[in-house]
Amino acid sequence: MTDEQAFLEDYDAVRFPAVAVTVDVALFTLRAGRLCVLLIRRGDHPFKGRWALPGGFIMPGEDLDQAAARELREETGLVDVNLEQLRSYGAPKRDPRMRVVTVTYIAVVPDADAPDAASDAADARFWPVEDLLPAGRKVLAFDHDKILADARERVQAELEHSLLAALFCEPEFTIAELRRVYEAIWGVELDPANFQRKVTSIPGFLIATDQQSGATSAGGRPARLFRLGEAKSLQPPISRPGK
Amino acid sequence: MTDEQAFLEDYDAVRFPAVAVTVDVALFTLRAGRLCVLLIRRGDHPFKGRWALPGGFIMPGEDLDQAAARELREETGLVDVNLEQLRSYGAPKRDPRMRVVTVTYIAVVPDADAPDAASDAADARFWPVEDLLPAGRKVLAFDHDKILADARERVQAELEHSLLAALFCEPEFTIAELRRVYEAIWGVELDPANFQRKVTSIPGFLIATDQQSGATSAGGRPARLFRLGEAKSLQPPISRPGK
DNA sequence: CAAATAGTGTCTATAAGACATTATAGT
DNA sequence: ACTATAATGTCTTATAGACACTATTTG
Repeated sequence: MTDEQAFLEDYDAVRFPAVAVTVDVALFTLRAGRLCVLLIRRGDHPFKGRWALPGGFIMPGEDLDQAAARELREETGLVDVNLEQLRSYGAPKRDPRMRVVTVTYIAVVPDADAPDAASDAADARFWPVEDLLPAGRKVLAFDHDKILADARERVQAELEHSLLAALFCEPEFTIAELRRVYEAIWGVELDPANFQRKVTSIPGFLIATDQQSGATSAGGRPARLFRLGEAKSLQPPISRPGK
Repeated sequence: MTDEQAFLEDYDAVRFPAVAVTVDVALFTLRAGRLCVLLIRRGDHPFKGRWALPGGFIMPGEDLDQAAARELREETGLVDVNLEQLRSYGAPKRDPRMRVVTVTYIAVVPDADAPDAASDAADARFWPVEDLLPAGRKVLAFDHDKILADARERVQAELEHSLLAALFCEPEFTIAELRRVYEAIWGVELDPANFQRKVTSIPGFLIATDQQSGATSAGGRPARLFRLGEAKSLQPPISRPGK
């Protein structure tokens, strides 16, 4: 018997604490100018009837990212959604049943993709994040209030230097649509003229198409449509006012 | 039997995949102008003899942050070290023995605190990060190369807008010492004059004491000593050149 | 004295914000 | 024509970087 074989036998006997690992996903979209997140109403105890982030156990043979993608697909039917790990939560009593460590993810889809995701039943829908985060009051199941608050903070921070904002838009979008993403998530008003000059000057961020946006009922000059460029980050960043 | 009691009984029977959860800590310090990280030489299989980040299983009743603090204390004797979660890694085969998900942390200490940490034996010491991250080559045990690379990237990014740099310094430090932290971790040279003006103008960052640094063998005017202020982040940030 | 480091002042190029102006649509 | 939105231009102010200059130490 080799050293390694001996070790592997020993190791089976090691008493490591029984822990379950789950992934939870905060899926965001922009709806009516408000940042919204997908929640599932729990049908079982604990927290029966309460709203919670979608998620579930990781399976043998799948990586954490794959588990998050699978859970999102199972709960919403969405595929090819950009997922990004937020952080992990593992307070001993965060699940009353047993020790559960959850690895959380952030996902973003355009509003148009979102309805399919949540249309199947009354127990899955998008909620305005603002309404779910009243200071100090617990609203969601488990520690999902904290996770949601952290997720929103991360999204707000990432707008400054990542391409995340564009994921809230259709593949082709106008600069005004992009600006409304920033305005909704940061809760500020941005000068349209300065915003336009800023984003168009960031190398690799936006690629102008020869298309124009359809006319809106409000009138006004049609806007050019842009696609996402090849940049991986915003250099220089779009700085958040008043922060 | 209530609904909830029934559920709890059912739940014991649920077959969730057997997973172990560990915490790993990347403890950084600055030594001879180089960013260094604490590694432990593994005495057992797998990866016997290879260097790895310190870490271990989480215990029942302790939160993830507490587990990281405990592991750091057990391996180095250090207490009251600022720990920050990096992210989690859970590829199915990252540990050949079984499914292990690790939650990783970043810690930072001044050089003066570091020797105690690693002085106990030949199998715990600080290594220059630069020497451990040759492009594409695997050096450390498990997936710790990837973890270390991600940790360094996070540290580099956090210098821009957090107070992290000051944690590499003693409680009272000179602006030149602070500047050398930035220079070492970013791998750049910064203009001393502009750096001085920049950091002293960030509100809440530095508090001037009435002390002066001791004289160095090289001569030169003694520098004022500063303490960390009450700010939680750098506003405006210290921007990284050429990035 | 020279050399080295700390700290201040100054100039310039660049970027950000306020806001005017032009362009093109709907009603 | 009037209003609404898109896009560009202009002006002012703030900031970053280069670098000269002064201050205070060691050898």
